[in-house]
Amino acid sequence: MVRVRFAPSPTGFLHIGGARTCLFNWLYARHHKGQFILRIEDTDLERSKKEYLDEILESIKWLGMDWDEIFYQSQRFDLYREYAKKLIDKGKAEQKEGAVFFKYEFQKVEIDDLIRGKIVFTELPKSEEVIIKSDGSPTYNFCCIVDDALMNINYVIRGEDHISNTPKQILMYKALGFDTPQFAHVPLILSPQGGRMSKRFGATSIGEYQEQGYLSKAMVNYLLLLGWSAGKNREIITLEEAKELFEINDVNKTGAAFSQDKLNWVNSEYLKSQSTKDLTITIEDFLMKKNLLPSSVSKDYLEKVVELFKERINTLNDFHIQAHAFLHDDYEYSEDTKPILEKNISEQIQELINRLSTITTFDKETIEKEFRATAQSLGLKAKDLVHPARVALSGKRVGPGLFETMEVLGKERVLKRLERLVDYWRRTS
RNA sequence: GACCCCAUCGUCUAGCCCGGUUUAGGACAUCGCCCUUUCACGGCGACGGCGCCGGUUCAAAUCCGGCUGGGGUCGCCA
Repeated sequence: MVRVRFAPSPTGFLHIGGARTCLFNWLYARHHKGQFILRIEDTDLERSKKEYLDEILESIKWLGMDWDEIFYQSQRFDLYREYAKKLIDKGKAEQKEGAVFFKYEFQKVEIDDLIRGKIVFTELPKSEEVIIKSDGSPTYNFCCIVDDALMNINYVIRGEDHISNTPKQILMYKALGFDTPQFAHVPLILSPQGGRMSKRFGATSIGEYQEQGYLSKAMVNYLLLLGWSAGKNREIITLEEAKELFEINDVNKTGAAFSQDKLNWVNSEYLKSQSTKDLTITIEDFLMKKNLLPSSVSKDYLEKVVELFKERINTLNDFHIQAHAFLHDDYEYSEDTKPILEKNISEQIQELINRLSTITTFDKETIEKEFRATAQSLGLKAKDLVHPARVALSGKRVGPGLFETMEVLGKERVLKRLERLVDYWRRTS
């Protein structure tokens, strides 16, 4: 029975790298019908925070993963001390300066890594390692191996930053008479520039991506693409499908640079693949949670707006930004509309208002017909009327097709907004 | 500095294990064309890569070695 674990430390939020390690562990367990254990490494009482723990758990769930067991190292201190005592009794550790040190002799250590093959350490930098700190709390390397052994973890899948911890851990397993698990060190995720992930690189916590309006399925899909490939040139793949295909030895050895562009693309793919009805629910939830949805907006109306924008947004937040004028009446003319606003065609727009107000069926076909007829009678090209009209209706230079926009906005609002532009010209000229 | 890991388009990758089937495939980004009332979507196309040097071999992106480059670790943090 495969038993793997993900061992986050609640001293910070779940970030991209951790999420991906968690994902690979979960996938491996589920693929092999094994068990996935969560172990909270909260031995640093000072820095561990409940707030972080909650968000880590929340993020894991949000990404669609579940766990079979959960342990907290802070509740197991007696156990670690007991095993430290065993090492002392065996003469493999000693107490000094108030702490307990595991002592080991220089020897060759080999790791048979599932992803990298054989890794050989011919020397180690030290000959002792603190296992119980002078305040009585255990150190990471020690509880890690005691727990992995006691929890019957047989596959340790973790970031490659742990490779150099592995030899001393193996020495500890042996000293305690434990079997060593199989190791698989997954590559690190690099910053977009290829270097180390840093605080400077914006939103790195999973929660922040959720906040920005990335879909959990897209997030998982993108994370999957970093260091693993489903083959057959597949880019879009669900957790469920990945569960069938995932094998730990298919994971790459090379570090992968994070790409916001590709994440955006994956997210837009998921946005587009959702039915408008479902996407409307998603967007409604998103906006409500952020208190960005005016109560005047009905579900039916929102659905029509979503239909207009679903192909042109990358994130849910994009919807909020781009569709602003569809949800609120207090919009501004954006900076880039200046060139259009400079050409005062208030008389022509007034004529457009007059003619549109005669339409009884305010649907896009009828609107287009009347609109084009108006343009022609004014001796204007359609687009010379379209652009100012779009600015009038949405405050923006770009957006969905004008006639669809008008239909969704409705006659009353359209006329009011066109008049607003005419007023604007009267005031500024 | 010591130890360790890694090395295919700008980025993510397929191919590498089991050398010839590869004019090295796909995706993102970029650029161009088409569609078009704008943007986006979509369609078509372009650009662009096996880090370098040796070796093994009839044949190397694929095997071996070195170099270079990038990354990680050297905490009574995890």
